[in-house]
Formats: sequence, C-alpha cells, structure tokens
Amino acid sequence: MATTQPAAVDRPPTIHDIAALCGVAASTVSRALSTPDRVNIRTRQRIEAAAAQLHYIPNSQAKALSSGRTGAVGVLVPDITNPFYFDLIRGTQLQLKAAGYTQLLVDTEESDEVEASTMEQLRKSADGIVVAASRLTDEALLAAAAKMPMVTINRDVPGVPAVLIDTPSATSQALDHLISLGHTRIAYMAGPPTSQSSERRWTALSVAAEERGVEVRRLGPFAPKTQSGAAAADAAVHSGVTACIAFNDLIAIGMLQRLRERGIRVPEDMSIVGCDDIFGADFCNPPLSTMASPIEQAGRVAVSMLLAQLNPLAGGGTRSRSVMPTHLTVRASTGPAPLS
Amino acid sequence: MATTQPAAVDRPPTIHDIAALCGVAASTVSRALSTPDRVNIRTRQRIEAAAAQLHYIPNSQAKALSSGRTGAVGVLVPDITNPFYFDLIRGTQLQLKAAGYTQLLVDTEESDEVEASTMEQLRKSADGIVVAASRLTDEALLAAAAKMPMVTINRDVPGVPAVLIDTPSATSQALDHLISLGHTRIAYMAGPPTSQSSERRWTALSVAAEERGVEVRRLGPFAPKTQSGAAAADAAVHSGVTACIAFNDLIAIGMLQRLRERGIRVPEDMSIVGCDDIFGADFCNPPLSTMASPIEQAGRVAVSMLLAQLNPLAGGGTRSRSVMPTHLTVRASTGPAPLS
DNA sequence: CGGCTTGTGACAACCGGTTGCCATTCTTTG
DNA sequence: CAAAGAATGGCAACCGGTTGTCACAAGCCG
Repeated sequence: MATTQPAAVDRPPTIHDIAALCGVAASTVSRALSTPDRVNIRTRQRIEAAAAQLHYIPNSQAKALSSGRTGAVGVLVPDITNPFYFDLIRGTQLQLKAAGYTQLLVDTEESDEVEASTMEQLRKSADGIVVAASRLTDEALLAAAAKMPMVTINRDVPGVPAVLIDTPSATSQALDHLISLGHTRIAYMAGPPTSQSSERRWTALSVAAEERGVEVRRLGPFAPKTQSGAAAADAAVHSGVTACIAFNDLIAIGMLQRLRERGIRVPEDMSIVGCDDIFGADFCNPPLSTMASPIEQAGRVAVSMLLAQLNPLAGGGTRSRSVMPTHLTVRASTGPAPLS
Repeated sequence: MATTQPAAVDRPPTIHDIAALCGVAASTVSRALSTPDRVNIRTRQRIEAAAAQLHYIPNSQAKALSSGRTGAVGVLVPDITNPFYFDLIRGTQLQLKAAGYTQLLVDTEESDEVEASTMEQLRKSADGIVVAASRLTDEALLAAAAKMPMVTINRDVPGVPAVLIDTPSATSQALDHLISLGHTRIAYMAGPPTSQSSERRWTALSVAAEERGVEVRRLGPFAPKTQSGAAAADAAVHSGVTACIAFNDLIAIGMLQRLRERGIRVPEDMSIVGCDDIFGADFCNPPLSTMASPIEQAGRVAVSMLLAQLNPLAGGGTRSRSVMPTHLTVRASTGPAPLS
C-alpha cells in the first residue's frame, strides 16, 4: 500500500507536517498562512502547495488559544421557536459566514439568568455577541458590554451599540390606520414586562394617541405566544374596545383564533393589528394586518456592526446605532369600526 | 485601591492563579477540578474555594486543545427558516445544554456542498454532529460518519445511527382517511428530488395505494416552501384529482392560499393533507389536516444517541436507530369528495 | 521494624498554533 | 567597497489546560 504520497497518517495534518514536508520551520508555515507578506513568495508557494496537498485545515481551537480570537460570534435569542427570530438568525448566519465566522446560537429561554450565564460562558469562546431582545437590566447589559464586544437588537441602552427596529413609529401608523377606519376605543395588548420593546411601543402609542385625541388603553401583560392570545382576546372583548394593537403577531394570531371560537368576527366586530409580520401572518384567518420590518437585514446589520467593532482597522466609522424602518402592512384583520 | 483580595487582574483567572493562591501545582488544580478522586479531599476543597472566589471559568479552547474533546456538537439543518426545524433545534439545544454541551447550529442552505464543507470544518471544532435531512449521498454520509460521530435525522443509511420519523406509515393513515371520505383520484405532491424523506413517503404511499386498489399519482417535485404551493395547486387542479397529500406543510399551506385565490374551495372542491404539523398548520385557512410527530423529541433522542456514542462508558446499549411515531391530525382541510 | 501497597502532589511534555526576537542573507546607498 | 537597512526564516516562549510518569509520604502487613 506504499504510495509516493507523504505518509498519510490518519491524524489530520498540522503545520508541523507541512513544515517537515517543505523543510522549513513550523513558524514559517504559520506566517506563510496568516501573514503572507512576512514570507518569501517562493517559500510561501511551496508551503501553500504542501498545505493543499495534505488537505490541511487549521485547528480553530489552537488558533483561538494562541491568538486570543476564536472566530466565533454568539447569538442570543430569547426563544428559538418564535418565528420572529427565524429571519433574524438567518441574517446573522449569512453575514457571519460571509465573514468567515462561526455562529454560536443560544436560546436563552426568556430568562435573564440563562442569558447572563451564557454571556459569561461565551466570554471565553466567542469574540463577540449579538443579543436580541435582552431580558437583562440596563446596568447588567452595560457591564456585559464592557467585558466583550456586543451589539443588541431591539434594546436601547446608551453606550451599547444597537440595531433598533422602529416599531414605535409604526405604531402611530397603525393608530392612524385604525382611526381612519373610525375606531375610537382601542387597546394595546402588552408583551412581557421585561421586554423593552413592549414598553417603547406603548410609550410611542400613548403619545400618538394623545396627539390625536383618542384614548388607547393598555391590557396585559401577555406572554409572546399564541396561547396567550386567548386571554388577550377575552380581555379585549371585555374591555369593550373595537380594535387592538398587539405586542406581536403571536399574540395577534392567538387572538384571531380565540375570537373565531367565540363567534366574534374579525374585522367586522373587532380589528386586530399585529407586529413583526412573522411567518404565518399572511395565511392566518383572516390574514393579519401587521407592522413589518426587514428583520433579516437587521440581523445582518447587527453582525456588520459587531465585526466593525472587532476589526477596527477596516475603516468605516463604527456606527453605534442603526434603526430599521417599519411599515404597516394592511391585510384583512382590520376594517371599519362597527356601528355601535 | 489595595484590597485584601489577591490581585484582581483584569485578565480572567486561570488554573495557575488558583494554584498560586493555594500553593499547589497547576496540575493539581486541574485534577481537583476534573478528577476529584485523584486529589486529597482537603486540598480539593481549598482549590474549589479558591476557584469560586476567583470566579474561575475554565477556558474551553484550551480544554479542547489538550483533551481533544470540544464539548460542542454541530447541528446541521437544510433551512433554518423552515418551521419544521424550530422544534427540532429546540429539542437538540435542550438536550445538549442539559449534558453540558454547546450547540453549533448551521444552516446548510439545502446545499450538499455547504453541508460537506461544514462537516469538514466541524470535524475539528465539534465532538460530533447531528444532521437533519441530509442532502448528501449515502456514500458521502457513510464516509463522513466514519470520520466523526454522527446521528442523522430522517435519513436512513445503513451503518449510520439515525432517528427516523415514521411519516411513511402515516401516509397510509392519510390515504385511508381520504379513501374513507370517498376520494379516488389522489395526488402526492413530491418534495425536492434530493430529499430521501420524500422518496420514502412516496414509496409507502404507492404501496398502500396498491393494496387498497386506488390510484395515486405523483406530481412535482416542488421546493419545500409556501411559494411552491402555487405551482403545486395548479398542477393538482389540472390533473383532476380531488385530494392531495403534500410532501410537507409549507407546500400544503401554499396550495391553500393559491386555491383560495383561484376560488377553489377547500375541502369542498379539494382536500389537502400536509405533513409535519408545523407552526401555522393549526391557524391557516382552513386549518390543515396533517401528519404530526414529536419533532422536539426527535431532536432530543438524536442528541442522546450521539452522546451515548461519545461516552460509551455510561452503559446503556447504544441504539443505532430510533423511530418516532406519527399520527394523522385531522382538521378542516379534508372533507368528503365532491360529487363528480 | 522492614518492605510493600496506596494515596497524593509535582514536574514536564504535549495539544497546534502564534508571535517576539534574533541571526543570517540579500539589497541598497554613500 | 563598506556600512546601513530590509527581507527572510528559525528558535523558543507562550496561550491554558491535560495527562503520563515519578518521587515522596503515610499506612498496612507480617
């Protein structure tokens, strides 16, 4: 079974194998591969050829250990099964892969403790993290950001780079839409108390309502799951409103189901507006009017900002804040207010 | 700013810091933490106390480099945005976290090349991989499995441990259901040609159809996305069938939308059965009859099998094959065949 | 009380790269 | 043509742990 190939041991090749094959020192191989200019072009080519021949793949662990950089980025989301995060995750993954980074995806289960401990652990095994919809306090987040490069999504803490999705402004579009349909009694179905997004939407909505001279009441909080939609629907009906703006599409879709069960027609008896335009918002019954934004792009932007932070050399003034536009997508869950 | 605390340098503590603090050798610290029995209980306690005091967190890179095990497991899915994988991912994540492993999630973009190159890369940075719905050939998969511990999901290759979701058997349930509703002209809307699941379902369906003396025709292939549902719906209508069994829920939901646009009523004019019972199957219009299975559990089982492979010591005969049951969930997208 | 087993901890090599520093060689310039 | 400078490659320390080997000490036996 002898071949002219250099001993093809079962163990994956290392720079030492390449070095031996080329008759140079391991350090030279290392340089040829990572700092090409530091090495004579002819030696480099020999080394590259040998590397290719051996199917050399650098050991990322060893690289990380000695260089201090891991080539991985953590992405923390509160709930992997929430469709809202699908596109976000895909966006981060695409951008990270394009830059040669690995994505470490973690579901923090909507728990601040899991989130904090994950961050602590990632501190060693990732170069930076993207945190979506953090459940941590501002202080904790700021402290964590001081320890490792970080970009938040949908969480506005001064001093921490962030990608914000401008749903607050979209809420006034939603409000105008409902007002133009004749609604005067409107409810906001709040999300979890720990969600800053929910607060920001409510604040924006209150202000807009005040400006327009209508009253919007706040109901909830509700968990961001379709199951919570039942309670939300019942609360809405009981409160006597004719239209609801829900914290997100999951709640809105859950409301749709419950209202249907109870024989309350949407939009004839009650109009519903969701938020996020998640998978399913277009084919639920009736299709949901909702506030849409380029989520995948938000993920990509977050990663870009993080990478800019990691490699400051690449120029391009590091933006510390990016706001994604949002617009109202009207489908069939909103209609004229019922004649009372 | 002097304190009685040992110098709290900014650099994270290492075993050497602990060793210095306790006046022992670094190797003793290492043993105390990983092989507790190997060290005197009193020394161990001192070391543990020091570790706690310093907030010591082992460096996973270094651990991986020297021990050869990375504590990470790769999870490859063809498309992160396909809701089918949400629960799967959550299942693997839960089980991995419970065992102290980290999940490396990668979207292979339904590409065999991305899948292969990812595997190659993961070979260094993961202890094993879980591959869902692989696009690779049997040979490639077998070769890859020889190089690193692997469990497949929904891919049956002899010699490679697998978790199979028994949708084939469910297809005959679906067929019986449709037959009992009076349907005689039925179509199977096939998935991508590279999908073994699709083939297995079709085979099972053909056999069942033959046994029952009905004819089922195959249409497609269709990409597993809602957008493909339009083409599928048109093909179904054109072929004159009164009922369809779709490769998965995405196609089925897409068909529902298209049929509605074309004014074809479901289930009065056409019955539709999906597969997977994904998020959205219960609230689309009409709610989809579909074949459901415990997907999250499948993810957990796959991880358990992989971990058993990684740590053979833990006893428990390593099963190399696990089949998840599937059952038909009837909702509103199936009804009596139209009187022709 | 000597010899042997067992328990315990230290030393040092090693995992696979990276990088600071130095020696050598080639090139350039006065 | 000599001296200064740049290019190039090697040596060795280091990243933070793990683990084989060995020395020393205590406990046990007859």
